[in-house]
Amino acid sequence: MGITKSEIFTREQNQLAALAKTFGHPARLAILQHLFSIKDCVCGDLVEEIGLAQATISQHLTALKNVGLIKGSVAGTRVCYCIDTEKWTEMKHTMSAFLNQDVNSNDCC
Amino acid sequence: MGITKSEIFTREQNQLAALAKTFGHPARLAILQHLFSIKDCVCGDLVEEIGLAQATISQHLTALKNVGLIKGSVAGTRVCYCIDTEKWTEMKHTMSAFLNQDVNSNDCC
DNA sequence: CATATTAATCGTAATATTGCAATATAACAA
DNA sequence: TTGTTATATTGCAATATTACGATTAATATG
Repeated sequence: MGITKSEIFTREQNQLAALAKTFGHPARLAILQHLFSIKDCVCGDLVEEIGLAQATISQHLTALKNVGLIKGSVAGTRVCYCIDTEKWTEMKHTMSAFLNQDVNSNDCC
Repeated sequence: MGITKSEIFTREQNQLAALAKTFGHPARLAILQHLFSIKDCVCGDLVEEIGLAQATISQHLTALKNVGLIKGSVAGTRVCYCIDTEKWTEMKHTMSAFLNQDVNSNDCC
């Protein structure tokens, strides 16, 4: 079907999955890494930097904006995008909590 | 297209994206959490626990196995699945490295 | 052996995602 | 105003994902 049965999972599970899904594309990782590496950033830079069409980059930026990881402010004809540090930190904690689940005494296989 | 242009990204970006993608579905998160919460585990338990069809759970288990996060061993007519602790730890470090990128002095928006 | 149990695989339908060309929109410049 | 630049949106084609019923394969059990 391609449709996820979200209703049978907890809100936490759905939220974490949505977040992870956003990281689940190399272009979006590349965008985030580029945003980390410089201070001032606009969409145009990313098109050159990454090598996908402008429309495609714009779509990925929208996806990142939808989960709140980046924010953009209009600056003339350009839009300045950058990491939303507050959201990033929050997300980092959520992810860490999941990743740091106790792993010991689980090796039954 | 639905096809990712993997060739324009680094191996690291593609690998991290593949890993994140695996976390990007609530059923797979639920499976992992269940595997953490108990010691002995078989596919059948998960079908009841999660509420998706057996074939669907089996598919998600395969996805998790493909990125190496879980391993399974045959035990009679059953298959015992559990977290691959070594891979989990390795993955945790990879993810952490990405999540802990320096975020300061980046608030231009 | 015959039958039951368990999980993997196959086939398929429905939906989602990726990517791009074309177009729209918005702000600036002359 | 007209043209230019930068980004967003639309529409579409190709591919991927999700989910499940049916089937298969493998092992147990009677």
